[in-house]
Amino acid sequence: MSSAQQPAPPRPTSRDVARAAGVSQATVSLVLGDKWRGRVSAATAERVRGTARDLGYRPNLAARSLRLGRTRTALLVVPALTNEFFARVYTGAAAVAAEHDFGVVLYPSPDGTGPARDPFASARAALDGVIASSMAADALGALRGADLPLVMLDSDPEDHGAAARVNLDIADGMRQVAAHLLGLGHRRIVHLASAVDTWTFAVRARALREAVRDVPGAALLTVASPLDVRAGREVAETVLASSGPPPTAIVCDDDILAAGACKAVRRRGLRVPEDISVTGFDDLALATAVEPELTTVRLPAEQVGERGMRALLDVLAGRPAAHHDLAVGLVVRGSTAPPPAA
Amino acid sequence: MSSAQQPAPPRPTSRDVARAAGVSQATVSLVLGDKWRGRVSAATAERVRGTARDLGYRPNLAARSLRLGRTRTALLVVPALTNEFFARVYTGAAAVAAEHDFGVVLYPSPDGTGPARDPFASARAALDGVIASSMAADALGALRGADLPLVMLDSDPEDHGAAARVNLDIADGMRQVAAHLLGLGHRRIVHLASAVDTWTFAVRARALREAVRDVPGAALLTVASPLDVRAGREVAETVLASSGPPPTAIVCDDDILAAGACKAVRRRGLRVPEDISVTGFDDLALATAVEPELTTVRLPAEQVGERGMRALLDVLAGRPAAHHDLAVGLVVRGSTAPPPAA
DNA sequence: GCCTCGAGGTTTTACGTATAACGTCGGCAT
DNA sequence: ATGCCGACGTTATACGTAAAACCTCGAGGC
Repeated sequence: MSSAQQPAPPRPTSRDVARAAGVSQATVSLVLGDKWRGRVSAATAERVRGTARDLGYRPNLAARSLRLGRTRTALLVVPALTNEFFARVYTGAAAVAAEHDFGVVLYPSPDGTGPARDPFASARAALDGVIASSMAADALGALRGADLPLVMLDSDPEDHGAAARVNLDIADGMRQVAAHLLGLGHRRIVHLASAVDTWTFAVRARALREAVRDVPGAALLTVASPLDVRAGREVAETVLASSGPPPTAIVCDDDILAAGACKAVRRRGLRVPEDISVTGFDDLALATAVEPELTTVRLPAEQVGERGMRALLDVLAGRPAAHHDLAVGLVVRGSTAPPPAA
Repeated sequence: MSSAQQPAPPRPTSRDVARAAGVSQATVSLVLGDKWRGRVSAATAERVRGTARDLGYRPNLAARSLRLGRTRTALLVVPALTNEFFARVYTGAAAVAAEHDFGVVLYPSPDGTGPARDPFASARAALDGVIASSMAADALGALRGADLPLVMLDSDPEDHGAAARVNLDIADGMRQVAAHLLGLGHRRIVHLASAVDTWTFAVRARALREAVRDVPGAALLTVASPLDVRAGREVAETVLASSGPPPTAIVCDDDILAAGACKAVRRRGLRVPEDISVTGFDDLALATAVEPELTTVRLPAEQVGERGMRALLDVLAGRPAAHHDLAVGLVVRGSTAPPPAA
């Protein structure tokens, strides 16, 4: 009755292929593993390949992993996939992985900062290596302890212990933002920073602080906010509502906060960029969805994932893994302008 | 010299635990597999558990999979993770999976519609089941052929062949949009539809068409666009530039297109919502990031993932898998208003 | 006194693969 | 003729786990 009652056609094994091709299982393994040169005749090899194709043979990955002790699977640890930046990192990593018959499994941490508990406790842990984005120091400990090859993304270069590292020149990006705003004449600047305490955000803060310090008469106020639009807006509103002369520019740690900041500005009855300039960071799709479009720093997210995965593959293959530094670039759009003539 | 030269501490196996606890490997397996009732004394069981913990024993998943023929891994097929909706679906699915010691591996299709080739060709194929979102019919074929339990998300209920289905009441959502706009007095409506030809979008089109048809004097024009802000804006601009009386409302297939439509309206020197109302679909973060905030239909994306995974687990456990229908709700925000008094 | 039975284990096997170790059989130099 | 070698395979084994099948021993029934 129920058509779901399949007789369960058992997948063919290498032994089935061997039988069908009239050779031993070992020969099948050699041929399909491309290790047959000088051990099997070309004719036999071709015959084996043919029957394997005919039978629709697919190697059992569990068996292969058991035998080899390697799983061809990498763990990517990211704060949250709903953040487009990390979705793009994943996309890049997965693309490179696929080229090398590798899999990528994700560990998105619930709180958005790092794995709450041991990521391997979740026991999907059949891993060859780990790629981890910048995260809280304590969360890092668990990853280190697993003594798996570790590639860090966008994290402190001073922090050794990773087999490789792929970094974005975040400091340079923030310096470009600062130069842009200071060049336009802005002197009262607010830094709407991420409340998350990771290297990538610390670098933004430092670079901005130093750039502002170099300009006489320029002042910087830093406030922290969780990384969502509403929180960004609320924190920005608080700043704008406080006494004293309002800022003429709000530098945000990412585009999401910038979107919030723009809303805060308009709620005060002011305009972006005429009254207050706002800058973002990341260049997400959001940056060109809002109006005005955000002046922001473009981060090559996919490339981060690609390079990270390539570095991991290098490490796994015993090749020397280069540390990468990726350039970032300011994209000037409509959310910045000279400050209002005082 | 290189500290990377670890002596490779071999992970303890169940046999190591057995030796340390003074029992046989089988006993360890029974105890840790929680199948020891009446076969092993409580004292022994406790001792085994203790030594396993002490040694830091973790079962080798490859070996377990090989033995059991099951991998505790599901494939989630989604168009693109950079679309927040699917990132949220993943998040929900992964959360439920983790509760059951299951893993989720992703297959994001490059073109955004469906797997370009056989998703199993990429050979990560150690899968117990598949959860697939609405996609092009031809791409579906590959999934069916794999005779793995298949759970479909947001797809045609008439299309049998899935072991379970989790659907959103998309039609109802679109009816709510239509009722809202028609109730406000809109009569010239443009449907900015997705160019992707899948069930979920077909339903939107049909529901809107039928709702408009029921109102005398109401007219509907449908145009298709790729799912990104720029494309949405461009298509909307074309529509607005064409001759004839302009629409008073633009109904979009998702929030991304709606953001584009809003920009198109303003480029024509018109205002949202005073001159033209715009509605979205999905209720992404984007919907409250743009200004005005979008009137849209909230889709419980995480729930889709959760229910989908639960359904798959049910099927795998031989339990009857219920088909789910999730309600959606209109969220009225600032992008809709009565049409301008003609 | 013998049989049964259950509690509490142990021995053994199979899962499918990769590969080390081992034939076998001509041909060719010595 | 003998030894050796290369070409072409095969046989055997191990990876770590789950679980079926099998042992052993003491208590209890008759």
